[in-house]
Formats: sequence, structure tokens, C-alpha cells
Amino acid sequence: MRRTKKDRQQMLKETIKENPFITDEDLAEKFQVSVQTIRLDRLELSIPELRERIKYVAEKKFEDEVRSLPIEEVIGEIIDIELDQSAISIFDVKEEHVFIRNKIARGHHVFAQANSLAVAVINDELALTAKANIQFKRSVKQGERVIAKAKVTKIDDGIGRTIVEVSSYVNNELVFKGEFEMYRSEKSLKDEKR
Amino acid sequence: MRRTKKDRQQMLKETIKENPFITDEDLAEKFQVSVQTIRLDRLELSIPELRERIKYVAEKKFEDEVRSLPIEEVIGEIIDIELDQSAISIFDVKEEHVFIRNKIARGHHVFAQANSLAVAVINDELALTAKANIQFKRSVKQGERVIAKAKVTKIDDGIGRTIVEVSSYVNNELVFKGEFEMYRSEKSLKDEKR
DNA sequence: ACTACTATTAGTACCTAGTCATAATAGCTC
DNA sequence: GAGCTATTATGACTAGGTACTAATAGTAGT
Repeated sequence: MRRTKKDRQQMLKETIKENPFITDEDLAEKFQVSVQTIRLDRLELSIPELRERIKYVAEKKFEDEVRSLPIEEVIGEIIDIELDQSAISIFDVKEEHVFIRNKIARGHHVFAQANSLAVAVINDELALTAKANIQFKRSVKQGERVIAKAKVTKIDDGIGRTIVEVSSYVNNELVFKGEFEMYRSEKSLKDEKR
Repeated sequence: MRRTKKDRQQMLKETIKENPFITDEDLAEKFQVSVQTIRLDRLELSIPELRERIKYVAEKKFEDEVRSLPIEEVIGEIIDIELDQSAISIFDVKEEHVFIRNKIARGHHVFAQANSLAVAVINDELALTAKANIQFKRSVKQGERVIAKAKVTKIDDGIGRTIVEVSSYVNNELVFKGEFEMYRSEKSLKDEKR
């Protein structure tokens, strides 16, 4: 029985990890031991009771919710902006942005930062990307901080298009460059004032 | 007291919505009524008890977890692929992909689908985007299904570059077109076989 | 064989955050 | 004063536990 205990506790850990919603009673039946044994096991392994486990999962979900919505809204954090002129944002490359194999950032995240910034810099309710011409100058790795600088180079009120140039740097080294042709609904920034 | 009840129930709904972790006792104190009143209110409003609420949040978190990891790996679902030749993926535009104001998909999501597909179609461990020339032909709205088709048009073993053209459609209508110049580490697909 | 020790099981009292049912009370209206 | 709604109180019961004590089985050391 000695080795059975160790084994059982190992399996118990895994079982609870992949399904935190299981009761001690169900666990007892699963491992063919008494409920008390399961409770002793949990005590030894410092595994909290069902309700605490569920609560923990729920709380994490709640934290995530607060975090993930603004992240999706604008990729990167805007640290400076002058509408219709220029803007700067920073974006820290984390685990979830890179290829597993080589820790290099997936292109679309770097693009997303630049594109978000191009949208943000335009002083319009409805700014959409029409075209873009982009170049990835060098790969960005996990842990690096990308600083994107956007500059509005041309505002064409006639066709409602604005050209925004975005350059992204890591330690002053150019990693990405893009020219975005943005579509805007309203004619100019003067119409905005209402 | 008649109107107080309605008001209280309205506020109760909101309170619980923004903080499902609150007990009846805390609610009773907050609204200066008895615990029983809170319970009658929950009964009338069909709001489940604390533990059920927490469990519900936790279960949703668990479902999300299964869903969100593979989504980040490749944007869109690849339904057909012939390495170094062509590939097709589908991407359903949901709430989290659009601007709140007008329900139009953010450009970087449409780009991400195309870019992911361009990476996937290349038969190489290390495929990175070097340049891209893209056009958003028309805006994509929430609820629409984007079908992206990638075609490898040129493989230049000499400089390790591959050109991939991606066209994305909604109901056979072109919404996005891009030419991706991809960097690959290994010389050709024959080297792959090992 | 006796003792020591570990593992397991059983049982009791208690806890939280409730449900469900019944009853009492307060305040207002007709 | 009867009828009604809203509120509060009370008691019995539940799930899924904690904490503690005690009993039992099996194995190892001397």
C-alpha cells in the first residue's frame, strides 16, 4: 500500500488540475478509497476544497476579463498622441506573441501595433485601413519592447484618405516600417468640432 | 416601499452582475434589508446563489481556455493546405474582433488571418514575413465569415524568399488582398526531408 | 511475540451559504 | 376591519466541506 499512496497522490494532483470541479466523493470512488483518505491526501498536498478551487478559477477569469478587453482595443500602449499629426505607442513582446520554436514575434502582432496606432492617430470616428505597404526589417524577440512612431504625412480631404507612416523600433533599431493609407468618413478635423 | 422594491431589485441585478462574488448577507447590509428579502428578490429575478454564480464564471473560464489558445496560434482555421503551394482558412468575425462603434472588423485581424496562412503554407520551420503589400477592399462586419486563400507564386531558393499571395473573401466578394514576401531559413523543400 | 509506525477508515461536531416552507408583522388601500 | 403587498423571522434540511479523535489493518524492527 505504501507505493499506492504516492501514486494515488500524484494522480490526484493531475486529476484535480485538469478538472477542478470534482468533489471528494467522486475522487474517492475514482480511486477506490474512502472520502477521508482523499481529504488527508488533499491536506498533505495542500490542495484546497472544491469550492475554493472553483472560486480561484472564477477569480482568475475575472482578472483576465479586465485585462484582455483593453488589450484587444488597442495593441500596445499609447504614450503620446497629437491628433492628425503623430503618435507613439509601446508594445512589450510576451510569450503569447511569439512562435514557440524560436521566440520570434509573429508578424501580425507587430503589424497590429502599427495599424492600431495608425487608426488612433486619425481624428475621426470611423478610420479604417484601406491599403498598407509594410516591411519587417528584422525579427523581434520575446522580451523586447517595440516603440512605434506614427506620422501623418498627407491628408486628402477630397477622397477622404490619409497617409500615415509608422516606424517601429527596438533599442533605436528599426524593426518595422509601414505606410498606411487610411480611409476616413468625415472630411477634415474642423468638421469634428460639434 | 412599493417603488423601493423595484429599485432595489434593479440595483441588485447590477450589483451582482458586476461582482458575482457577493453573498446574500453582504447584499442585505448594502441595501439595508434582511437576508430573507434578498433571497426573495433573487428568487423573483431568477438569480442563482453565490456558489452557482461562481461556478458558472469558472466554467466559462474553462471553456474559454480551450478555445483561446489555439486561436492565438493560427488566426482562422485552416481547412485545406498543400505545402509550398496553396492553403485555405476560414475566420469568423466575432464581437471581440470589431470596433464597438460600427461593428467593422479591425484591420489587423483580417491581416493576421492572411499572414498566419502565409506562414503556414510555407514548408519550413522558420518562416517569417519580410514585406507585405496589402489592400483592404471593403470592410468586414461582425458575423461575417472570411475565407482566405493563399497561393505560393514564387520560390527563390537563392535568397531564401518566397512570395505568397493571399486573397480573402466574404460570400465570394473580395475583401482583402495581400502579397507577402516570406523569409525562409532552409533552402528548399527537398532539404526538409530528413 | 511485542512494539512502533504508517495508512486507511469511521464518526462526531461544526461551518458556510444557501433552499424550502410556514408564519408573523407592518403599512397601506378599499 | 378585511385584503393585499412587502418584509422579516424561524426552523428543518442540504452540499461539501474542516478539525479532531479514535479504531483498525498491515508491515517492519528488535
